[in-house]
Parts: sequence; structure tokens; C-alpha cells
Amino acid sequence: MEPRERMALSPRNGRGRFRLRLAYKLHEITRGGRDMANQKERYEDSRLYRIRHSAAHVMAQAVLELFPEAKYTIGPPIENGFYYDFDLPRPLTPEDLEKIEKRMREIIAGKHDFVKKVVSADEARRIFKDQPYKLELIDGLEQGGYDEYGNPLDEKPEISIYQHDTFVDLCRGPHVSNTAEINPDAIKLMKVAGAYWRGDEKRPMLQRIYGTAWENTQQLEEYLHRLEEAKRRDHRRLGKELDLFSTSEEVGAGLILWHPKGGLVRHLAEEFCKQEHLANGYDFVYTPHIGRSHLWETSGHLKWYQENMYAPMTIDEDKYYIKPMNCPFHIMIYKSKIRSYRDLPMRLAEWGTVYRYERSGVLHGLLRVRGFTQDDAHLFCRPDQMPEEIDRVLNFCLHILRGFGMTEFHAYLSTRDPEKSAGDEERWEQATEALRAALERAGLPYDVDEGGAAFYGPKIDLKMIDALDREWQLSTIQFDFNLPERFDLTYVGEDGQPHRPYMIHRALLGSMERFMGVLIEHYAGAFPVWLAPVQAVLIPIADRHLDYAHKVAEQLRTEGLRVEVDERSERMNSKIRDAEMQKIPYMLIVGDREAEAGKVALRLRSGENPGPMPIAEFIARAKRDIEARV
RNA sequence: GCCGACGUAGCUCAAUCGGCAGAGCACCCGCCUUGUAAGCGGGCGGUUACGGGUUCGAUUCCCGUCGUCGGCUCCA
Repeated sequence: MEPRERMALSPRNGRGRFRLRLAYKLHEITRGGRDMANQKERYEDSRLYRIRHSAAHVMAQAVLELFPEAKYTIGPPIENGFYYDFDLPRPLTPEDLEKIEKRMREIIAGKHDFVKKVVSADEARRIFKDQPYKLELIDGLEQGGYDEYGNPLDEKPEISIYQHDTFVDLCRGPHVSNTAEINPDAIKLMKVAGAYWRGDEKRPMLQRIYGTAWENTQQLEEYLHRLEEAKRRDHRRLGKELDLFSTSEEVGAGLILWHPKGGLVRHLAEEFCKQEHLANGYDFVYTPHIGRSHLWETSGHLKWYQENMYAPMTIDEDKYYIKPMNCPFHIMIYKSKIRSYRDLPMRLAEWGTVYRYERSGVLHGLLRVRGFTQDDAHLFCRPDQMPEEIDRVLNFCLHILRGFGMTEFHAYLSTRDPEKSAGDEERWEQATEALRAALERAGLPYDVDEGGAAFYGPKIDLKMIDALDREWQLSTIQFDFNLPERFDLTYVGEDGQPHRPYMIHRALLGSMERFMGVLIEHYAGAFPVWLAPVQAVLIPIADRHLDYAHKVAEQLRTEGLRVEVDERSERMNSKIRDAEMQKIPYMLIVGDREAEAGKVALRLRSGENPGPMPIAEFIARAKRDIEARV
């Protein structure tokens, strides 16, 4: 699976979500639709699902033949393929994978029927008497509590086994009827990875083999091509090629260095957002990067979030922590004086840089880092203002994302988990309904993550779908019923009495680092003109055109365009090639004819060639494109 | 953090069994003065991630650290 798919699929609340997402993604690919209804059934009923499930069994047979002492566990179909987890005597090598794949083709060619048989738990135990993982699964099935992924089951399932050739597996199916239905030229083993038994890091680490399977070779080729395409657009590769950012072993893992070009794109993105914030009733604040331990005790971070916080430093015998969040500081601004109901709503915004400890293995380019800047804001309002405030912030969020050309969203509404929730139930109810109503009014399709909210409040998460049909969470709008209590936030109402305000935490782009990563991939590095670090490059054909090129460049700069002159003593063709690879929107070729006529010959990075035009005409065109944010 | 793979020039990658560390691109210099995706020649560039071990000799084999990649786990 590609990294972003992994991120997108990464479940918040256990395996059920994961499997639902798989079905969802497949549905998108085959139908192009985004309706979430009944998709689980659709994938599980599909021919591809049966092919992949059956390929997993065939693979398990091949692995068991290679390692007779192997213990096998589970092997479900997933998006784009399947996997199977094994407990093996030694690590698998790439050569093993080749051998296994070759043997799979032989087994398929044997045209074996898949035969289902329903058995009792005791029969199953006899069949799998040497397979401890299977025995554990059988126990789970017999008790009727959980399926093989650990999901609770409504009713006690029947226990069935499937056999083909020499291989028997505990399995509820479905499968194809004969191995001949698996196209041997449309399967491929992709990689080996470690995976904990039942996803529990305290349990044994198994070896997972990932494979892909399709109905025909063309589909397989298309899938492999999609993976190549994804690699080409990978923000880590483009970050290097376009000189946008880097990391350094010397500085430390998960800490980003923004280079001039990446820094400029980020600056432009931030400027746009800040202008919009000012135009939408936000006030900007600035707060420190560290705070005394007492603050974090009050906020509860030391109790609940400490494992993500860095060790404190001592200043004048006091402990100070680097901030993992901005909220306590904004709250202190709120608390700096007595607030009247007339002061509300207050919208305190800050591009706040936070540092969080992330386990080394999860760091990933710009998308998972240890230091990042949130476009953070905290909204404080009265109960009567709350519904409108939610409406406003959601629409503002959509406005901002659309400003970056991101037009497809998927929203998730996470609701209260009665087992763990702070604050009174009535407020939860009101808040959840306000969120729901705002989603409805905005006309956004959304999924409800029942019980998926954090203990302190319900929330909306907005995920963005990029050009490669992958989903990313950027925006979050969260109620917080915990911090106002902890910090005893109040405002004086019309009645002269203190009241508790609603507090809403929101980040629209999420973090600048992650957003930039998504943005780079969304445009495959070809930023719209308004964001492009270099908007136009002047390409003189011969050295004698340098003066004219510089003159034009100056003229364009006075119009506010970001322009460079390629002065190198290279062929024009070479300069064009380099400009295209740098994904510069406008190439302006100037030779004798242009210098003579006061024109520039425009070429676009798409290869399109509008040709010679007066300078004023080009300026008008560029300004039009910038205005339109294309 | 866990499993596995990897780390050689700014970038992409070679280097047979343990035997003088290489190529292309980039960069610098020179020639060419160019019409819509790479002109030609020359030069510079290395503590082979870092530390230790084995060996006459280590990019190569072993151990540790750091980092990267793919997963898993985690994600207030």
C-alpha cells in the first residue's frame, strides 16, 4: 500500500473502520461515486473480493509448503489486493517471495475446487490442532463474541472451513469455485512487512505478505501504473526536485527545513489564509513556545498527553514544557480580564508552532512530523451564538480549502462515547446537533463516527480527496467541554452572573507541514500561478537578447510578478526543458523577432504554445490567471 | 517503539569472492550564439551516515548508534 493510502486508511477506532474504508475505496474506483451506503456489501459480494480472498489461500498453501512448520493466522482481501500473516521460523527474503509466487501459479493451474464445509468447534479444533492462532480464532467464534478482526459480532457465527488442493483454512468465505478463476498473470506479491497478531503490540510480531490480484493483466498493469504515478507525485521526491524543503540528520528526524522556494509557497499560502481570517472576524494573537508546568497541569496535558510531550527544561528552578498545543495560551488570553457577554464571540487565531513526540517509525515526510505549525484558532461564544458560530466556521473552512483548488471533501461527524466523556450531556447534545445541522446546511455528505469523539467534545473532521483519489484529513472543528471547566472560563451575562462559554478548537489547513505535503501532491508540484515560487522565466535565445530579457523581467516585476532570467549559456531547448521540469507556469522566449516587436513568445508548462504576444497582453493574461487562482 | 530492507559525490545510481571508489546529471571554466523538452570539450567534487570489531587489507563481513523507506502499533 502506498504511504498515503495507509494514512488515509488508518483507522481511528479499530478494525471495523478499516474494513469499511477498504470497501469504500474499491467502490470509488469501480463506480466513481462517493455514496457511502451499502458499500461493504458491494465489495464483499464482488468477484474481485472472492478472487483476492482465494489468492490469499493459494499463497498460504505455497508458504506452508515452503515452511511446513509455519503457523498461519488470517489473510483477508484488502483494497487492491490481499495479505496473509504468518509466524515463520526465519525472515522472508525477496527470493522467497519469487518462489512463493511461482508456486502459486502452479497451484492455480491445478484447477482445484474450493470446498466449503460447516464444522463444529470441536471438529475445527481437531483439524487445526497444531495451529495455535487458529485455535484462538475458533475460541472467539465459539463464544460468538468477536470475528477474526476482533470486531464484535451480533450473532454467533457458524464455523466453516474451506479446502482447495491440500490446503485447509478456517474461513467464512466467500471464494471462487475453482482456482482456475484466479488469473495467474494478474497476481503479484508486493512486499513483506511486520504486523502484530491481532494488531496488539504486546503480542507476537508476524510476517505479513502483501499481494495484489485483479481479474486480468490489464487491470494489474493499470494498478502498477497508478503506483508509479503516485511515486512520481510523492511530495518527498518533488520537495527535493523542486528544492522546496529538506530534513537533516544533524537537525533531527521529523523536523522540516523550508528552503527559499518552499518557504515562499508556504508564505503565500499563509498570507492568503491570514487575509481571509482578518476578513472573517478573527483576531491574531502570538504566544510563547514554552510554558510552566503548572499551566500544563491545569490543562490536563501532563496527565493525559505527556507521552507526546518533550522533557521539560528548568528555568530558575521552575519546569517549563515546549508546547504540544496552543489552547492553554489562548485560554490565558481569554482569562486576562473579565469577559462580558458583549465581548463574545471571541475568535483568537495563531499560526502556532507545536512540538509533539511521535514514535520514530511513524514519521513520514511532511505528513507526520515532530514539529509543525497549526493554523489554529479558538472560538469562545455564548450558547445562543453557538449554532451560528459553527455554521460560520464550517463555511469558512470550505472557502479556504476551495481557495486552494480543493473541491472534493468528505466529512466525518464524531459523536459522544458515553463510556468516556467530560461535560454535561445536554451540552454534548446541543453541540452535536449544531455540527450536524451545519453539515446539512453546507450540503456536505458526511459519515457519522458513532462514539468516535474525544472525551472532551464532538467534532467534525474534513478530509480532502486529492487528484489520485486518496483521502487526507486536514481540517478539524472540535468542541471542548473540558478546558473551560479546568480553567474555570466564564463571562458575565446580562443577568450579571458568571456563565460558562462554549469553546471550539479549530484548524482548517490542519498543519502547514501536512497541508503543504498534500498541496504538493495535489498539484504534482505544478502550483497554480498565484502560488508558484517562480511564475515566469525569461529565456533569451542568444546572449544578444539578454538586455531585452532583463528589461522585460524588470517590467514584469513592477507588475508584481515573480520572474527570473535564464542567463546560462545553454541552448534554448535546454532552458525550456529545465523550466518545464521546475514546473514554472510561464516560459517567455525572447529572440530577434520578439526584441524587434516588443513581444514575448509564451510557452506553458503543459507544452501548450500560445506564441508571440505583446508584453501587456501577457501581463493581462498572467493577472487573470492569478486572480482566478489557476 | 516493533518487524524487514536500505544508507557510496549536491542528485540518480555502479563497484564480481574482502584487493587502487566509478558513471550520468548538477556545479565551475572554455568553445558554440542557438527558435519551443538535454550542443561540445575540460575541470572540481568522497572520512563509502557515524562509532567500534574481525582481517595483511573492509564500501563489502560482524556489533552498536543515527537516519531513510515499507508495514505494524500509536495518534488528546
